[in-house]
Amino acid sequence: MADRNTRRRGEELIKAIHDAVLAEVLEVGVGRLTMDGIGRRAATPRTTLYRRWSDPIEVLLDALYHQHPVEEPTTGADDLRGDLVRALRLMVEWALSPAGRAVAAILTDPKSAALVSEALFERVFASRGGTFTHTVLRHYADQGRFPAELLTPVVADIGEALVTKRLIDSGTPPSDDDLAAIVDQAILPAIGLGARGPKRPI
Amino acid sequence: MADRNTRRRGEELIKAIHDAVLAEVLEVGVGRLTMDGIGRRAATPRTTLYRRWSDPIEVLLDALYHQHPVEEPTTGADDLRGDLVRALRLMVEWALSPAGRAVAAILTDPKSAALVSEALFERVFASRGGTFTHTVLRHYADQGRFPAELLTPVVADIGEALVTKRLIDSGTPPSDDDLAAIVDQAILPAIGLGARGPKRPI
DNA sequence: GAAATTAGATACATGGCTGTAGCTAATACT
DNA sequence: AGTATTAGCTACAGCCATGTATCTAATTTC
Repeated sequence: MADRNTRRRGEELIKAIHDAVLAEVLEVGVGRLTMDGIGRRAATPRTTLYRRWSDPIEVLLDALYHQHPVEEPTTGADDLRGDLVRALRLMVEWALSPAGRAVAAILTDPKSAALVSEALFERVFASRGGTFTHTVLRHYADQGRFPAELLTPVVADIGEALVTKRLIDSGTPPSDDDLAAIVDQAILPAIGLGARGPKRPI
Repeated sequence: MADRNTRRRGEELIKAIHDAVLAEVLEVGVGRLTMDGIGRRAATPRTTLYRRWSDPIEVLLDALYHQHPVEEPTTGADDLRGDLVRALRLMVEWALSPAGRAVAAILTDPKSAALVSEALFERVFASRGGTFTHTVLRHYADQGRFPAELLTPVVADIGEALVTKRLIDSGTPPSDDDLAAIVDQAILPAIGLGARGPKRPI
């Protein structure tokens, strides 16, 4: 905390602290977050942290709240299957980012889960955990590419759910082929379109 | 630690400690587990814990390792749909149990996730996170009720994945109707059988 | 350039968990 | 009954995080 000739203030300092708390939570977990640890990593004394936040979890939630929003899935040139795969890939990228991992950690931590506000949940959690393929499916349903009544809440969740489970089970990020398998074998059948990809039964 | 006239030993004591660590992790989270806290809840001094385990996470993993296995899903009187719903209900029950919640907490905790042995993963994690509908689907595929080549790894995961996502998103346990919607709108279409239940599009 | 703001440094009492040690006493073993 | 185990109790030094207070100095604002 000594050998920096310039002194950070405002936005710049806060950004450094947000980065620090996200890095810290990846390393030690939510339950072992401390003001001390965050301060050490951000190279700022604890006193600076206490001026703005009252507790390590507040710092973490604030960091998540100020994350840049993820890219929105886009719909391309009438390519439902390709758009779905791309939407899932966006989701994977987010889930593997520090923010995505922090969200997973928070949701299973009793102390922090209780502190997640409605607003934060909307902005960071819900919108990312379940909106990727939905956007795409909505678009093609509106275009009449498949019966709109098949787009139920359950169906809108299939892709995200399978990607999540895959990440939990294996920890390794799914390849594009894996994502295509999810689209072909689970999503497309649910909206009444037969699968096109190859299948490897178990 | 005073007003117990009998003194626990061996199995009985260990059971009490296992119960204590599972209760503790539900309340404070993995990262805030302490030998002190576990001992307090089990009404035994820390020294007793140190005689067997070297740190709180060892206690937790040991507790999970000694959990009773969950009930296996059974296949009934040629009722694929009903068997699938029952399999998912078994999974919900397990996921909401102390052991199920502890598993979720462990998987997102950097320190403990690293300590999960292959054996424990097999016995407690993998077998529970992904085996419920698979058993049922395998049975009916063998009976020729649907094309066996449709039973891919992705398809075997659909039900469990959607239940997991639902538990993460809303925290509330799904009703039997919710489970039936998952079966009708996601699993059955994927194995080539049309849905039978009512649908509510979004 | 002077005043106001705010980061950085240091200190301190408090409290909790750690890991170990040594003792007492209940239970099991033979 | 006598012995071996092992739970329960107490104590202790060490470490780390907590909050708070106080001072300094860098940076912004006017």
